[in-house]
Amino acid sequence: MTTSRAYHHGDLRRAVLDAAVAVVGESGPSALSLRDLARRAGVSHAAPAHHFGDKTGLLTALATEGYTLLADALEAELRRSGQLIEVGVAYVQFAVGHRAHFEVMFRPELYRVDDPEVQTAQARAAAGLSAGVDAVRGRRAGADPELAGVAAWSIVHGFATLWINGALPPEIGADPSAAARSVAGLLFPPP
Amino acid sequence: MTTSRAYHHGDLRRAVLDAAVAVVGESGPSALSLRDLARRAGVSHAAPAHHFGDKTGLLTALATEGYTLLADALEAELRRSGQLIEVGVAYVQFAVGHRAHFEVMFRPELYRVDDPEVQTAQARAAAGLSAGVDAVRGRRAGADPELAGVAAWSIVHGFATLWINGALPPEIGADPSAAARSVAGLLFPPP
DNA sequence: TGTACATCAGTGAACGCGCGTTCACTGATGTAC
DNA sequence: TGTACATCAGTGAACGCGCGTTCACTGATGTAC
Repeated sequence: MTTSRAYHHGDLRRAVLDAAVAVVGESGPSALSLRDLARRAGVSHAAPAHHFGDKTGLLTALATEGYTLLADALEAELRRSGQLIEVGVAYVQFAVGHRAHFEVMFRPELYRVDDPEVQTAQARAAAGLSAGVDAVRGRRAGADPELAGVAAWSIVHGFATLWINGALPPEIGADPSAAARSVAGLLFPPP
Repeated sequence: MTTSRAYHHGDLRRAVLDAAVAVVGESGPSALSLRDLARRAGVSHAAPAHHFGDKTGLLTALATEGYTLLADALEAELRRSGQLIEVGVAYVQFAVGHRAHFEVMFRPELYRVDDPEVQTAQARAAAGLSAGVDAVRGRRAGADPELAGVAAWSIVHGFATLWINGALPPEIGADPSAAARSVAGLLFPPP
């Protein structure tokens, strides 16, 4: 962290996004204000508009970044293990490790869902997930793969959401990845 | 709908809660404002404070009502069918039919989680859910019932959330109950 | 190597707005006698 | 049945605040020659 007050920030766009992640993580998206983010970035209150246009633009950028990070994580795990359960665990890890992104991503009223960049990133993440489901195809004879995909997505998404909200009972333990692996294992029992 | 402008509203508390449900359902909890709700209820802007104290009080009341309605629904289904899957379907039906309540309930930063009324209602709903899990105990030999409960909760919660956000693929169909029954059936296959 | 100029990033003052909350008040209702 | 009074619900004016957005500007950077 440099305190030199150069006229040009260097990477204000990044700094504002980081500040937004911090605020959303602490107090939820309702607490977001461009002026506050500018303050946190040590910059005049009108500066963020330069990079994002308006508040919705900032949230759209945050959602895009979130879907991109998620797609990266799912694709990496798919290459690594090729196991649906591990891809599901990666989904939960992403959600827990990037709760601010995750929260915004699934609140479409906050951003421009028709933004082409966000749609591209969304499609990549969806493809990663269904590739994981394809990897398990046939393991449950007769199960519609489409349905299996929705079930897999539902269980990891629900688990992640409940975990983040602190709604799960303490018996589940402190390690979200291990707990998610056990839970997902009930849906798709390992061979 | 009566247009008689009596000085006393009759049931302003109810009217404000209903207005809040409408606003949250349309635009999410960030869009809530006491003044707007007062306007919708046709009452002066300071009137709601009489019933809820402040904005957080209103949201706490909404969450309490939500957990109570959910507990009622789960208990009723448990009495009716005694089937875990059907209790899960009732959970999804509640979420889809009361999306405003559902959304607030699982956003604890919005209300007073330590409010005794909300905690009582929460406990009732949790009890309904785990009674449903008990009903299926033993069906998966060796499965920890605690873990099975979390898995059941995760899959219906995730499904409901994704459904509400319109994130699921169109192939899933238009009937959330039927789709939820199929999905939950993959986790706990019917006998 | 030096100079002119275009482009870009950030400033700071100003605007109008809706909000939550407070407060003394007034109208309506219900209850005790 | 009637009257006095306490309680309750809603009013409306006022406050101070933080917000998003606009706009003419200025300082910094990079590029062409």
